[in-house]
Amino acid sequence: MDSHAAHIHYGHMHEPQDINTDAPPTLADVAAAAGVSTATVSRCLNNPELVTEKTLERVLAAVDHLGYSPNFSARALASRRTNMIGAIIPTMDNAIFARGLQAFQEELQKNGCTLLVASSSYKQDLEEEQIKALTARGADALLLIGYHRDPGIYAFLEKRRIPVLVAWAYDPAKPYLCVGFRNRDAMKRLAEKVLEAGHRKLGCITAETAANDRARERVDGIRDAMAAADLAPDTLEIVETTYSIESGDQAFRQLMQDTDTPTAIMCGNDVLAVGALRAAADMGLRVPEDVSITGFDNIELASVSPQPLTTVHVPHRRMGQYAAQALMKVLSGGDVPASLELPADLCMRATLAPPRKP
Amino acid sequence: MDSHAAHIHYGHMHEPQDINTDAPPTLADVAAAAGVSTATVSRCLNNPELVTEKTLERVLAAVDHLGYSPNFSARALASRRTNMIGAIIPTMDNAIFARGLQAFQEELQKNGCTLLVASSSYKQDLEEEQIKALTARGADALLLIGYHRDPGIYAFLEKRRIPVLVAWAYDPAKPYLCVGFRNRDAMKRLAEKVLEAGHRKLGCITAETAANDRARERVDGIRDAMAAADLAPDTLEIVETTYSIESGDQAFRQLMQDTDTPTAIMCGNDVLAVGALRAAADMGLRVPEDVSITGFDNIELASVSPQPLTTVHVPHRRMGQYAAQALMKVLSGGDVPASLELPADLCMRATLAPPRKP
DNA sequence: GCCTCAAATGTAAGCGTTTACATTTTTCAT
DNA sequence: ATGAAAAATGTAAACGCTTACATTTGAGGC
Repeated sequence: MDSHAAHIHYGHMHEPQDINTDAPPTLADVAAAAGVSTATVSRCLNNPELVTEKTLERVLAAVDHLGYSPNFSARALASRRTNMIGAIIPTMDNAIFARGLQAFQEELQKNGCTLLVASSSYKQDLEEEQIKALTARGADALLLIGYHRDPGIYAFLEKRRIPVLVAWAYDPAKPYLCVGFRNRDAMKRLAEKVLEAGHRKLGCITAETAANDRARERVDGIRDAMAAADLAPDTLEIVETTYSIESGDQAFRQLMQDTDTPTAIMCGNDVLAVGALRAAADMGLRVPEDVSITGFDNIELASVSPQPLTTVHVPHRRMGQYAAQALMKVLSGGDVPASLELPADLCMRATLAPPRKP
Repeated sequence: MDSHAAHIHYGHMHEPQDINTDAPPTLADVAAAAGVSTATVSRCLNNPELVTEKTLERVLAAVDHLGYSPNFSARALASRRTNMIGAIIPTMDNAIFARGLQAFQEELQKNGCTLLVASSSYKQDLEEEQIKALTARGADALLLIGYHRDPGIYAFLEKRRIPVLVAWAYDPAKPYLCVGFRNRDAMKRLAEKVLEAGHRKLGCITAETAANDRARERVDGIRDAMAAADLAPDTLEIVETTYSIESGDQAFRQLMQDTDTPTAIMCGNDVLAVGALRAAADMGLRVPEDVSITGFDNIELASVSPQPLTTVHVPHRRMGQYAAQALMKVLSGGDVPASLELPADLCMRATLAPPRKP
């Protein structure tokens, strides 16, 4: 059975010196070794159905023997496709994006695509820069977080025909493919629970809202619930701060230093909430007896903090996974995938209770 | 002063139809617009010092006018350099790698390089696959975690002349560029503290050691300290498990179910330790009065868990940053950077105390 | 066997850069 | 002014692949 393998002659017999050269083998080397043209080798690799079983076998043997692996730059140049997908996230330091990105990457991998990563540090101008940088690098498509960005940048992407998917937000009114949930609605539902518990004076610790529509929407969700309960909007005391436990701690102290302090503090994310929890403990305030605190995201932190945090569960991994699937579908040119709304369910745990009677 | 700008004629006057074509402009377009050769344009972009101020200005104006941005695939093909650096980490789900990667990426960005990410899920064969995949993609250099891998893969990388940097470990005896700390020594120091506190029966919860030299080294560190204190090696009860809070929880219960249970449980990382902490609370065991628990990594989790965790601080961000700097230096062809040992200091907090007297 | 048509393969022109090398222009000592 | 050397620019050949188109091969109906 091996006999006809011996008929394959690898390399040119008249050019013995190019055996074992240190440059990696090229398509042409494989073609020569298999005794076919480069076009056929290319076909074997990319469209095997266009090729006889016999040649396929022979070519694959040569590929194997030579240890050939295609040069992606050349492939990209010729096919005008890089098979690289870019993701621009605020920061990987934030567990929610790290988790989502991990799922995104796993899914891309299954489809032979590679993940190109850049981060914007929650800065709008930096994000624009990164979008330009990754498209310049040839990213075939882009994963972006939230809707908020300059219309010019959307125009730029459209003109370049770069498919884009917005994640961590869902708004069917917007003309972009997206996967996520309704931040505003989710926070409104949580705020309703807070109001139902009897709280009338609320505080809010939020990430900076300037370039962050998710944060903004969550604050608006609280306002919606308050309005529905006929509470004056200015009853809501808001502190805007950066993303860290320490910031949450500081912000909590700031909210609690005045007279007539809020009886419930709603935080824009779990990290801030855990900071608030820490500050409360440090100030000798019991949660939820003396003050209620809520979070958002349901990261691991939320389940092991001193009191299990009442928060909103966000399906980070599913978002990352669907994002990859949708983008792959767009690139394959098939039918356009639909935007997907995922549920963001309340996690009622231990840090919300009725306010102390005065 | 503007007058001579008017002398620049953009585009060929005899080819009016190629204005506003949808394909992005190429080097040749810029060259034509500026009235120079493509070589000159290329020089303006890559080696401006080789070009007259006047032409530079003219070319840059054309670049600007046309909105030209170089095609990276073509550039990579011609220059045999992709300016992409690959990182293969176990998982971004793990905060320590997410943090390190974030710093790594920030530093790369400063140097005009892009980050290519893949994850191995702590599986050796998957890691090999990813190494091959990223090199095939043309990664100019690679960031790898820990030393443990098949010698064949090191040979492969050497043959391909792909610079590699090992992070999260430091072993001057190994022939690879690295940045990290001595896992074994750090854990040994922590174990010494545990023994000094009077513990004689230790337990250990570790991540799977098969393909994870960091985990293995940490366990060995405990053994070292025990040996130095003349304790029989089999006094150490070890449970090996996967990386998650829940696993830490389970493992703790397992260790504590026998008679003659350990008085101190040393965990291979903070996540497992937090799980142990949770299990202890659930079982009605007070920490550290009834049992001591230690972690490793000093992630945020460790400072906000019910009891502040005694652990080892690992400088994740500095590792990521130095890794990028070192790799950039290697690629620039200058002097070879040195491996860097970073300190891993003990964080003595609230979960370690002397054992209860029996 | 012959012809037609489809399947398989080959040929060669790109893809958009970089970079030796060749050529032209400038500088400057004479 | 002149010539040599240096600086600036141009020419054109890679880089390694894909793919439209041309050519060859083979199958099947007659």
